[in-house]
Amino acid sequence: MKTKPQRSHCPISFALETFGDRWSLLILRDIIFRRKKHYREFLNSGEKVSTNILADRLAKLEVEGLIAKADDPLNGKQVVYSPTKKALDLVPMMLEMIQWSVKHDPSTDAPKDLMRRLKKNPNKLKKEILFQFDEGQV
Amino acid sequence: MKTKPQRSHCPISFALETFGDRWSLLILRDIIFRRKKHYREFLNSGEKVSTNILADRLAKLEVEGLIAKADDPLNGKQVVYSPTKKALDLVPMMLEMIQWSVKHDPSTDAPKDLMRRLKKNPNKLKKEILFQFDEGQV
DNA sequence: GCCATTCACTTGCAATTTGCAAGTAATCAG
DNA sequence: CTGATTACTTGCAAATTGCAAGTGAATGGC
Repeated sequence: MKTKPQRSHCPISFALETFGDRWSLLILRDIIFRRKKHYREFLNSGEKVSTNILADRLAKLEVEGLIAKADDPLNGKQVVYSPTKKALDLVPMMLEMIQWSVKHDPSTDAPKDLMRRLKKNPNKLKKEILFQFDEGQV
Repeated sequence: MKTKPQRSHCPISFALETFGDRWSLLILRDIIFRRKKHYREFLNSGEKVSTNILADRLAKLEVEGLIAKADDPLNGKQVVYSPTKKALDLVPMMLEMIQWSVKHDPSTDAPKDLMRRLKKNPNKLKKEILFQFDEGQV
């Protein structure tokens, strides 16, 4: 996989180059917020990625150090994807993004419970999300 | 311009559909953080958008209600672009994005002063940014 | 051991989107 | 009136995407 030259060293641009396409952040959402681990699960998420694009994005996210890939020791044909610390560091940004969308999308289906916890105590929510991944961290 | 059907009502997906391409957020960065107003200024920003893409993205951002377009009353050949409230509501997300990039991009060139102010008092910084646009708000 | 199924991908190709270069219309300054 | 500037548009080649079908390894049932 060829790595493109950076367009600039602006932090917004850096972020866009790392995960600023139509699919990468959805995969990270699946991994972080929906606790998905397997290729098949990503394929079946609501937005219907096509399989070649999914394979490509997973490879890129791995190269960027956002996800780690491992063979499932219990099941030789399953591959397990997990978020790295670098990916988990995106949680605050993703929560702000969610808040923005909830405010501006009249037909949002953001989970009510998540929004309630986010409103009540954002730091606690962030810690709870991170806590789920505390073992085997890359 | 044809509006695409929403892929899902997930808030992350909604955000990506609104500004999740390689250029929209850079235009908003120019407008909000660099106080740019004119087509020519956007063209000249560090990442070198091509002119047809820029025209397309400005049109889309206007349709999405993120920017407003106005003829400059003082200069008939200039068009002035300004952020709407909906765009300014992205400031918290963009600041989190900046923090993430600064943490993970060793060659970041994020303005030191901005980072200092962000670290010291994020709410104050947000207010100061919004204050600059307080007049003529759409 | 054999066959069907499941899983994680690849491959081929058409359609859409992008990027570059050149062109156009309106305004303005002298 | 002329030449420069601004905000775009147009044409086309190249890259990216999306869809459908295929591959190969591992597993489960018999």
